[in-house]
Amino acid sequence: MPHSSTPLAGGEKASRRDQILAAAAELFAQHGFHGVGIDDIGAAVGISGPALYRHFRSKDAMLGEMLTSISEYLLDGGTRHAQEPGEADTILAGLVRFHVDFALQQPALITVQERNLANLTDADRNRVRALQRRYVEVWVDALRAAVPRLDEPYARSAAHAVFGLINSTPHNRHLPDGELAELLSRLALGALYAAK
Amino acid sequence: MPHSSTPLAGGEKASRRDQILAAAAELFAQHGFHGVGIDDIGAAVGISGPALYRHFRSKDAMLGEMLTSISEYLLDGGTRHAQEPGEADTILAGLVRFHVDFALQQPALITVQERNLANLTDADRNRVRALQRRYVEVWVDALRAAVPRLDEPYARSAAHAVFGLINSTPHNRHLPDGELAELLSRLALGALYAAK
DNA sequence: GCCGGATGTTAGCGGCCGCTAACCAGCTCG
DNA sequence: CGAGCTGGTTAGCGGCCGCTAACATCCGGC
Repeated sequence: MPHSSTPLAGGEKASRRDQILAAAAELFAQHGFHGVGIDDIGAAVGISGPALYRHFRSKDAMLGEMLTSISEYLLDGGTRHAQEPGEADTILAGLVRFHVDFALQQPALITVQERNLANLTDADRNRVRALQRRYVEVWVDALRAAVPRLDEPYARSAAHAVFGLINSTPHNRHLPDGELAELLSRLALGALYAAK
Repeated sequence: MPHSSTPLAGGEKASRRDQILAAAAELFAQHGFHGVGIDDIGAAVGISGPALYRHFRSKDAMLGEMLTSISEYLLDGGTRHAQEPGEADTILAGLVRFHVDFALQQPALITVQERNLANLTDADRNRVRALQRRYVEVWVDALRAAVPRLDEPYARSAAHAVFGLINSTPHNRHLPDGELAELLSRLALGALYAAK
């Protein structure tokens, strides 16, 4: 397996740590970080409360690891797509599709990343922010390559807006996944090419 | 003044209630509902803790009133725009602009509405959800009028996605407000017309 | 000029919450 | 076989949090 597969893939062979992170993500997404107790997370994986401390140093550390690994996964995948040979338009479309697929496969993670940045430790938040900034830069570069004469601040704002569009997925599961992915990609590209 | 102006307008003559709601909105947006204490909200308006219970029955009631009034404001304004005479395209553009303006003027409220639905009382959540559904319907109708042969489920998904795009505003204040409003409107319409 | 409502204060209760302590069962391996 | 690591248990501590109680101050109207 060349690259880390989808983080926290709930698949067959998930380690206990990953199992816990997946359950915690679901709960954080639903109730917010402070709305979830240690005991809730434990119960969700069939153990109870303090047993979690065999795997994580603190509740903060769970959130930190969760958001860091998401950000790394996105930056990784984004960078990979950006470096592929091909036309600017194709690369941009690939980037869009990559983000859309992630959002569809991991709605809980996307939600947590969007809503719970503020609940991170200062150190963790700085780390995550730095990764996110770099991911945005990947998009900004790809977008400016595809849409000539688009100022950087406009490109940055457009990228953020399109993240918002794609990340709205969790509130929007009324279509079969395949069609939704198709639609979101089209909407995202439609927005981006309307940027100027 | 025929219609309720922007809810919680922090303006000159805000009642104590509205002052409190505005402060609470800011705090809820930053830290999440459960991350904010009664004392924090009091402190933000210069009184301390339990004094809030002279104005609200509970912390839950603050969130309830906040989200209800946002949803009513949006449904109200949306309905008004949808009923104006004119071409379908013009109406859709007006709807977009209305939502963009609200998001730019009330970033905290938009954030709270997006993130803290789950923290409402069951009764309040039902009320708010009902209002939101009606607001979505307004958009779906306007969109289908402007984009012929767009299936309803697609229109609904597209509307949700564009809300995500516009509501991303709070994380995206790197451009002067006027230009950002312009850009967001263009992106939103670009997305919508790419829906099919 | 005093009565009562509106709006604040501080003290404190009950309950939850993150986390530690102390203990225990099972597996691995020298 | 038994030592020790791994991963689990329950009990409980300290602190915060929503909310109530009891009391104070201001202020407008009979």
